[in-house]
Amino acid sequence: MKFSPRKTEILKVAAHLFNEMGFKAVSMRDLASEMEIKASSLYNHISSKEEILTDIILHIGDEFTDGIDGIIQKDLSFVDKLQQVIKMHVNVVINYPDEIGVLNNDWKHLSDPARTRLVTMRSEYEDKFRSIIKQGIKEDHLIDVNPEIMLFSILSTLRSMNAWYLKRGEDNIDTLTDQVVRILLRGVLNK
Amino acid sequence: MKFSPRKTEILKVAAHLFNEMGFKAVSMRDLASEMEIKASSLYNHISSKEEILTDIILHIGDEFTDGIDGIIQKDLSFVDKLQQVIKMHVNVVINYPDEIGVLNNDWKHLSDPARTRLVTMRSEYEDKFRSIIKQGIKEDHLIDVNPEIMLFSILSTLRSMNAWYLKRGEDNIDTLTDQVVRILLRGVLNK
DNA sequence: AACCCTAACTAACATTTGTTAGTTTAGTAT
DNA sequence: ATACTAAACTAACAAATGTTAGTTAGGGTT
Repeated sequence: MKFSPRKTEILKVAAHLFNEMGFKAVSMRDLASEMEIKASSLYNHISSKEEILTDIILHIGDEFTDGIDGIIQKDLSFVDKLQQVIKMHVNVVINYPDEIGVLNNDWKHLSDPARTRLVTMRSEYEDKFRSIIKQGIKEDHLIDVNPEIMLFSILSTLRSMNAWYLKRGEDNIDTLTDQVVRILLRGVLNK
Repeated sequence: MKFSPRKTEILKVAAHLFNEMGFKAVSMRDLASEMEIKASSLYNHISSKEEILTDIILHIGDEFTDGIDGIIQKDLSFVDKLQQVIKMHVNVVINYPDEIGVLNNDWKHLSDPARTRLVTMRSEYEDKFRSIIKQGIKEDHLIDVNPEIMLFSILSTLRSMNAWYLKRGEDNIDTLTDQVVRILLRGVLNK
């Protein structure tokens, strides 16, 4: 277990509040009140407000890193590889929607050992994603558009799925995933 | 002129700081110091910190509303209409990257007359966009995917272009726009 | 010269903030 | 019974926050 059970609860509630109001807008008293304890009691489990933010964000970073590494090392055709990476990303976003919101909006409030770590993880993730895309273009599986723009377009859709998911409720996650994959890969125009 | 020249300067600097650090993380003293005046002097031009946020965000809301309305009332083929709406959206995002960042991340901190106004504007914008998409599906110009998901995918790419643009610099805005339109409409797979 | 307006200033305010120190309580292991 | 630990509490702190009141300096208009 990475964190004590009580700390895990705190991180969960904090992620929810941070996602709704923003890290800076949530006071330790707000968080404590949601946990039905006093603010100072939180410090039996965490050592600072920022540690909460750090733990929430870096945990998500690990999910993405482990996820993409697991897929890359398998021996897959290009299309399968791209599809699996997209599906993995969707899964993480759907499993941790609040945490993804915090990562998206509040990573700027990390300070330095953690911030650099996060930025590095994100760069490496993008590098791996970009490699796959470049391979696809080279092998003629993908249209010849600037890979940066293609990467950006796919990632921005994936990254903001959490907000959309939280707003619309569950429906059917598998068809959701399939349709997103279909739109991202095949586009929207009927040809 | 909607705002006095001095107030316009303040809004510009504020948008920049808010986008970099988040609304709640920027104090009136931070903003004043960036303007090279004292915090209290700001109140000769604005009446509260929140008014700054409101003015920044609602102005952008107007840009989108006016933009899409101007296109809808023209008599265009479906593909032209969709293309023009996307290009209009890209233009706003590129012209006001900081303000878009503030809209994306800090609209939650609006309070009530303004917040409802913004939410309404955004809903109406999405409704108009969705109508176009539904028409496209009906007339077989678009593939038959859940229009909600299609709308979401297109809008999330468009909405986060500001961050990407700020990070990568200008390059060529027209080819950028064209490539984004191409990816959004035609997808990425080579067929 | 008298007036007004704009836009800056200094000084102070009441609140809210993250955090610490020291204490208490309840449950578990010895 | 005793000791230990986890997890809560009360009380307080210094710092930072948004905002207000009152004042001052300069330029244009009457």
